[in-house]
Amino acid sequence: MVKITLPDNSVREFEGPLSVCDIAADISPRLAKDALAGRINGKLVDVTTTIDKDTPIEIITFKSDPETALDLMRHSCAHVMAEAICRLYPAAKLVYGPTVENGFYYDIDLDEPISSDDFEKIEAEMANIVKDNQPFTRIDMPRAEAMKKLQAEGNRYKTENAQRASGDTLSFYMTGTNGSAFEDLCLGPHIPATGKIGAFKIMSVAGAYFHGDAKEKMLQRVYATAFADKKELNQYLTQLEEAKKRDHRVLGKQLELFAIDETVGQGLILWKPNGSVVRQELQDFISIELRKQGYSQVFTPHIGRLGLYKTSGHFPYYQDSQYPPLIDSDQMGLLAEEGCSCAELAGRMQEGEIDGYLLKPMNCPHHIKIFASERYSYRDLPIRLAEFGTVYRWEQSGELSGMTRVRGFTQDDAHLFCTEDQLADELKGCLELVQTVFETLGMNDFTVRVSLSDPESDKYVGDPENWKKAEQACREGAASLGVPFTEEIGEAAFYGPKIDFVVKDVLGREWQLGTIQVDYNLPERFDLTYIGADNTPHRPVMLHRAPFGSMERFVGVLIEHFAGAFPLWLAPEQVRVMPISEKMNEYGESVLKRLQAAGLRCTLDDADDKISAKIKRAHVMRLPYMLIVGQKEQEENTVTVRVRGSKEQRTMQASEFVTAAAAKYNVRELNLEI
RNA sequence: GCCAGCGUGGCUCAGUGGUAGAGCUCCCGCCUUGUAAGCGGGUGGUCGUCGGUUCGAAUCCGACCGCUGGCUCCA
Repeated sequence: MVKITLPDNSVREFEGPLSVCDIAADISPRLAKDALAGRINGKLVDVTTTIDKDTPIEIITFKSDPETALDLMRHSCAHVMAEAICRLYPAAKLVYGPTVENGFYYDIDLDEPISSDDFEKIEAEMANIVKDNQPFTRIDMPRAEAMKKLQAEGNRYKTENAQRASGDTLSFYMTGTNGSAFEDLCLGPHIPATGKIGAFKIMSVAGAYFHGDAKEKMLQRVYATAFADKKELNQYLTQLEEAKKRDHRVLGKQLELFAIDETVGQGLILWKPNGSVVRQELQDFISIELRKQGYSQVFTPHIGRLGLYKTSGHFPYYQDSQYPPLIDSDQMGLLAEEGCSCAELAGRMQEGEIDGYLLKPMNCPHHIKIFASERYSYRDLPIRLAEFGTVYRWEQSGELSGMTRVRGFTQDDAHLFCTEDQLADELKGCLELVQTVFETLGMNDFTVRVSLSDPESDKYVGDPENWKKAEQACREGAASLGVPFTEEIGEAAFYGPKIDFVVKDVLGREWQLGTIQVDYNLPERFDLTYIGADNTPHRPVMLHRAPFGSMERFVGVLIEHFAGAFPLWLAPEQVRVMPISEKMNEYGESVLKRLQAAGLRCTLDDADDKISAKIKRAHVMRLPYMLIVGQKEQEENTVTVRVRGSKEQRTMQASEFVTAAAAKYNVRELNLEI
């Protein structure tokens, strides 16, 4: 019998065995979970239990309430995995084993490396534990007693975990019965017994620092997942396989979009002709929007003198994430004669004794200097300077990933210089631009993050009052979007807070794309002014914004978003003309010429192949339109159109198709109906 | 950068110490084609690099380079 006292002091009794659903019939599933965990609304509730020793208190079947129960089952499975690993590797010290999206992991301190070859035997041991159907039992212990016990066991990680936990009581969960029992410090709750665990699979093992601190010891993190049954597990695994096929690195090769060559360098993207079409179309699209919003296009060099970055604050403080400075060859020769060491050189550059150039890690200083090159009145503001600016950053090798994390990338950057009064309107304009981008591309699945400074950290520069104003502007801007947003402490840029737009890739990893940043700092550092109505100099406020973020990352994410099947306006090749036989090549050529004249990107597949082979090839390349031309079409001056994603086709006048396709190209539509 | 795994023709991969393989691509020829790969032939690889062990290394060991998954980081 489980007796639960609810916050309103009413008492509910339940006969075991019962499930979340049983409880949820009376109260909510969430409440049921919390009740079983001994907590409701943060307050302890009275969970009285057990008619006899064999009836565990927490009886939940995962099938009743999929979301909550699956999570519970996975967490219980984490305990089972931990137990299995401890049996197989007695030296293993358990650290922490939470559930995550799609599964769970357990961090383990063990010198002997666990490899994927070991998964099978761990799974076999887990299967034994599941088969034994061992009950989970909660043991509540007064804090002092629990700490004593943990210290005696000598696992520093568990002791530290316990120290972090709040409350007078600490709970342990025991799997199995005394004698063969496995025990772990845990908040709970758990499923009643291991037998309720469905299908599970160990997915991978990776290194992870204790407490996420790079100075701490690296632990082994074993990732696994569990589902109600084998069928659901297999479904998930299949889904994962499918997702991998949409990976932009896979499609990048298949669709000939981009390449990375180690002799060129890690994290440096070579845009192939097909990828370049996508990029160019996106740039054109943004450029048109910028003209509408009153931006001015500028161009600036890829390097700048060290002094520029000393003023901005990037040198020497962000040296680790930049390529080392360039030095001119005359100076290099002199230094060589002097026998100057690298360490000396670095020091002398910092001191300003030796000049050098930095590959620009961002475009702001250059744009600031364009603003500073003229004397502006308040009447001239806002000034909006836009550039597709290529920047270089020295990302750690292990962080590089396809197009989404690279060392050289082009931001669709702009800097807006305005008065404080204009800030809210300018911010709104930037937000609208980002929304236009997402809407045009049908990307509805993004999250908004307001990135704030961390008062504890010293990496943020500038006046706290200005930070307050800037952060408030970001909050209000984000709120005006009408979509939920989160506030993240410590995610701000060193010069100001941001509104970031974040999307997930096919493997569930989050990437920041668009960003809008409010900056009171750099105008200060560069002593920027405009002349106010009172005929005295005033400090402008700066906005940094990039609706795509970077062309590389954005296109990488976009490839996955469309699974390579770009809408017509972005498709590298839009139409392919496919004659049935060699005899129709001439007619095909004439159709091709008309498509080309209409400005469409098209080719003729005049290979000596059957039409089915030509269709297969075009299909693999995700061609929006295939135009099949044979005897019949030639005679009637028509084309048979096969639209991507459909096996149906329709025959129409060639001129009709050309006009319709060209019109569609111009409006940047997502659908291919014609 | 850290932990683990991986690295074989342009691509996808097989090959566990004994003469480097397959399919696709590509080239040549045949077929002249009506809706997701027609047939035959051919080119192409000092098995990431360097070193070691061995009579003998794609295969075992080490270092380095690169990639993948995580961690850390991301102005």
